Amino acid sequence: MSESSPSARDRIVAGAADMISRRGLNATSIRETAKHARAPLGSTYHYFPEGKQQLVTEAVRYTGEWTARSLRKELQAGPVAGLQAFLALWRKIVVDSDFRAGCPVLAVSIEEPAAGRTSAALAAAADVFTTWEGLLADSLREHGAEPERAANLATLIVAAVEGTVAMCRAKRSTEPLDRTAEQLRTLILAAVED
Amino acid sequence: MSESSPSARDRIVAGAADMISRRGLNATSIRETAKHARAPLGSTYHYFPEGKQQLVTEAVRYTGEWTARSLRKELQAGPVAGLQAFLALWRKIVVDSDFRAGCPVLAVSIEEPAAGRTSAALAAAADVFTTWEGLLADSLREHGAEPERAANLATLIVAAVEGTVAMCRAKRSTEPLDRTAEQLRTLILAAVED
DNA sequence: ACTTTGCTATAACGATTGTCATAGCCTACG
DNA sequence: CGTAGGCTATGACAATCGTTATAGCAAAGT
Repeated sequence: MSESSPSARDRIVAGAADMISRRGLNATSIRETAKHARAPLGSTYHYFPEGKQQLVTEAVRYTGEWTARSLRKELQAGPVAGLQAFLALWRKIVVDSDFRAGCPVLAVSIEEPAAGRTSAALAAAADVFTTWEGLLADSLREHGAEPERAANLATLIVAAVEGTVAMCRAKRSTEPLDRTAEQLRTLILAAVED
Repeated sequence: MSESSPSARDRIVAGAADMISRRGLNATSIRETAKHARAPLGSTYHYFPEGKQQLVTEAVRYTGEWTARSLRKELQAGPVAGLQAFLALWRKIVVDSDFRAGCPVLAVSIEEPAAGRTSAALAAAADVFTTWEGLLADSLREHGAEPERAANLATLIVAAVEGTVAMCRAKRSTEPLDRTAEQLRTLILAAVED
């Protein structure tokens, strides 16, 4: 099983993102992320000297960039195509995991930082959301949507997709995804042909 | 018969819901919920002999019913008024907690049950979402929306609100809530006057 | 050949977790 | 009065957490 493997560091980050998306932030331990990536525990603190906070922050950014890349590519075919790809991406994660995985960015967003300290991971999550919104809003504007409406709709899309993925997990069904997909599609169509 | 103040049992449930909405499911410990409710740890296992699973399930149902009550009442003034109340309810939680609290139902939905066991708490979360969707869909239909469109829109509203609350926490801003509010409002108006 | 550098291995620390057991209080009912 | 039962108090259990320390390895630079 030793293919041209990505570096151990990258395996740890990707594995952490996956585990956070399933069990949440606090239930994801450094020990298990290391084991999951077949890396020793000692290495984890070698690669991430600031500890869990740093690892989580990088996992959030990793997911954000991975998703943004797909979004950017598919949006070239227009905002509706971008939405479909965005939805398909999360649907695949939900279905392939048998309704056990979701979005790690959302998971990090809803767990309060331990002490009064501000969390770097939370700030990274905010950045990811803003990036996704920006990509969608730009595409909507390029296709004729009014600027303010484009921004509002982009926020709605990101929020709705995040919420829908969580609902699919609770219900163990993709029906919520189908329903919001239909609504969001007609919304985009109405916004670009004003 | 201390009926004047809520019973210790109810205090524990309400406190657990609050703590879950801030720190997430796994970071909420039985010991701290007991302390937060000024109840002894021993009592918690007296009231909830099935342990954490039972307490969490009741906390989810408690939040679900509390919210459904408010939703049912405000929907009597129409679906737009119901939406505004729904949004205002969550906005208050987010703002009053200085962006540290959110929805405990969402928090439970995104943390995988420990082992392969199915989680009663997750099933309760699914029920809560379905209840909220049903209330909204009924109101939309009563005001002239097409049945299928009403169901789809109700799902979108619940998902969007849940996602938006999480985004507000990450960004430490209520702007996402304002944006989705505007979009959802016009969506409802379009659906009831077909 | 010697040292530096990047990574691994192993063990330990204090703290906290869910859960359970046991003994005690305190009120209410017979 | 006495006794039963709902609730409290206390402490223990095995496990796991994040983190740190220390010693070791292999290759690369000099």
